Amino acid sequence: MSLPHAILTALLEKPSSGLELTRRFDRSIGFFWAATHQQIYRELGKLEQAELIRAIPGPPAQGRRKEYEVLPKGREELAAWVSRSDPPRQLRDPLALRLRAAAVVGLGDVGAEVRRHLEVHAAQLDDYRAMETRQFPPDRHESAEARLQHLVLEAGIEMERFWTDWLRRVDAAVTELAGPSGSDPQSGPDAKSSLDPKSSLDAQSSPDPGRGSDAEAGR
Amino acid sequence: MSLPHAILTALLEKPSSGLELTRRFDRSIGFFWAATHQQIYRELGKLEQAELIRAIPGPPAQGRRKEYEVLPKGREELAAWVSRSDPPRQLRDPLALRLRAAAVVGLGDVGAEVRRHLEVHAAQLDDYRAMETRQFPPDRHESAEARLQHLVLEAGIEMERFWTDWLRRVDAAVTELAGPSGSDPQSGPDAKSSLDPKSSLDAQSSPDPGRGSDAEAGR
DNA sequence: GACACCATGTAATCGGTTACATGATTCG
DNA sequence: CGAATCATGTAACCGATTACATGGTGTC
Repeated sequence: MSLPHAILTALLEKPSSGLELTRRFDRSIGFFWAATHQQIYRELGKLEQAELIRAIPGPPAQGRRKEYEVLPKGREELAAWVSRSDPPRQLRDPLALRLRAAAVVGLGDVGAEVRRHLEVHAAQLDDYRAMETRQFPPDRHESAEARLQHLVLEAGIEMERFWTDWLRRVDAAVTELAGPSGSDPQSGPDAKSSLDPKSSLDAQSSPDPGRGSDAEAGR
Repeated sequence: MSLPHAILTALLEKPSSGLELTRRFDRSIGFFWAATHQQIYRELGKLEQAELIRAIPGPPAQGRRKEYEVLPKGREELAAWVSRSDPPRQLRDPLALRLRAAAVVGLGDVGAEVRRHLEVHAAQLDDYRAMETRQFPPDRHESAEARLQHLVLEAGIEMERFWTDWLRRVDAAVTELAGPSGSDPQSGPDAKSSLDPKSSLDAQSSPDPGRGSDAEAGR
């Protein structure tokens, strides 16, 4: 249930049409909750029906774009949502899966994929940093609003820094592994040397099923 | 299309029944791609139909659990997938949205939610660290397989470290903001002092629409 | 034989993604 | 006037989540 609230926030910051919203999502809010124009239009419709927002009756822009603004009820809903609670979303990262798969069936071409991701994340990091210097000049003390927005941007920056650092290390590792030993870019799918099923990452807990061991994951 | 390949990886590491797989997902692979038992059974069915895996004909466990193992075709599919490419998944984080919303409608109770997340991430971090010391003892040089698995675990550790660090800073900030000034736990939804729409995070690009400015996001 | 729980599933729903449709405006 | 682009949508699909169903096992 995050998308409608993202839209409410965006509309409170500045009343907009559907397309404007889409653009603004691409540029800032969407960094933490992406949305396509189809989703946005659909959600705008629902929000309007629920009377949380309304189309500004503006006379001239007829047959053209519709501007929406947030109604008091919408602001209340958003304020209530701010105090609500969601369990933290769990991470989903296919690249990590690829690496684990690569540990079993051979490296194949993961290196290329790793470098692709590295480029994307590095570019995003630059982007965020540019935003930061533009919008949050140093040593001038910030308003409450700016402070919060800055913290969110910092999350983006540190996240991307984490990714780029990690991906560089992964790149180094796969290059080294692919290079000297097998050099298997299209590894034949047969038995590998160092394959010891006992050392597999989660095999060690299975000997004693039913104990408290499994519950650790949920603690 | 990640779930089936996660399952193939898990089954190659060790043939298992549906329930065992579910447990192992909770404990290790699922850290990067969570799945419930319903998803897993459904996917096992599909994989079996596609003849990428098969139920081990094992005679004794009749009427009880079914153990699956990967067929050569499944291994090939996984090896091919390793070399495939997905664009990096985009981040989705409701908490970041909440903070941006809080910047507009008041802090409400975000503090509590921030601390809840902090606890969860701190616990996860401890878990990962424990896994690391257990499974990857230092200074013994690792096999290729272990090296890759270790890198994946490191990603988890650094990710959680990032979250805990950031959440602690956020907690400090919202405590400070909520404390001295308004102390508004249930902020009345009316005009705030430092609310300048011009300084809003993405409003600065709208004066000149259609320029190259929007394209920056995609570079 | 009642009860807890182990193990495997089915069905309904929901949010996100992709592909396609339609009218209106701008530009050559 | 025709083509490109802007702006707003509709429809189909797909993976993930939630709730419910069923039968078998082990235990008192």
